[in-house]
Amino acid sequence: MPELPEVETVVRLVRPKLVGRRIEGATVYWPRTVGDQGPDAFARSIEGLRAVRIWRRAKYIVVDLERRGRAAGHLLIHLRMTGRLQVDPASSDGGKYVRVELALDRGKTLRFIDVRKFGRFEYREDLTGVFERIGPEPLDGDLDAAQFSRELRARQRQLKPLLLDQSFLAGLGNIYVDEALHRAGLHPLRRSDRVPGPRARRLFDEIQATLREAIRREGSSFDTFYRTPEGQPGSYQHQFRVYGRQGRACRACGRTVIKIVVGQRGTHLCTRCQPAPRVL
DNA sequence: ATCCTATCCTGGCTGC
DNA sequence: TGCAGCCAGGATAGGA
Repeated sequence: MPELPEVETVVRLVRPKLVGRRIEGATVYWPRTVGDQGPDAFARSIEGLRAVRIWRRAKYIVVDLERRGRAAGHLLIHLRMTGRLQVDPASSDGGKYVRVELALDRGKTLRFIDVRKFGRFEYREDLTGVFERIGPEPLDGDLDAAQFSRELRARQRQLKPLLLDQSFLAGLGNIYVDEALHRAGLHPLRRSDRVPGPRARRLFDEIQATLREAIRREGSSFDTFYRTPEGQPGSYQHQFRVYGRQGRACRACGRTVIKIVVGQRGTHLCTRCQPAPRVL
């Protein structure tokens, strides 16, 4: 599922194809995708605008728009489970899951494709409040290992749900939380305030290492969903230590990887590398 | 403060 | 082969 590394990959690969393009028109095939504004207002809002920048915050993609050189709002995009964003020749076939399509100049089209329809592709005049409840970026120097350790101590929550909480730390999802916890030797049910400082700092380092490596490999593709905007799968799934490896040997110690449910989320771990806390 | 449940969706899987 | 039923999963809202 698209998490920080996948979203970052999409932004990087779409950027050269989208920046500088003018939006000639919009077609909405699934109204909910464009949010409360509705398809007609959405189309009127963005027609004639030019995409001048594309960037990522948490798992959101933002496209800055201008009209005649003046700021004119943003596209606010979230891929959720199965969303894809790609710039194609206008003549190509986007398939049956295209939810929003923007006609661009120079014979191109920007497509938002989303099998499960959870994704969003909205227009916002401004971004006030949008990232109000989003926590620090793990790779942007927003915080260091020592600060992260203090933040862990300030909460009394299980590590897995805490790391999934976007208001605590931005960008992690089910895959990279499981991977980072295994690399740090921490059980997903451990309480955040009971992790010793050095181990907490190591967790931060492992989160960063996991994300950086995954970006380098253009994300993870283990099912039919996530693909880069070029249509290629990422390759980080080959590096998974625990995610989806239940019943197979832990790469570090050989014990069988198990899958449990934590906060209604499938959770993969090795009970030797990640010993259970005394108090559950 | 923290946890739990429901909601939004559909392809793919299991079991009969 | 067909079909019903279940499941995953990011974010959010509402209730405990």
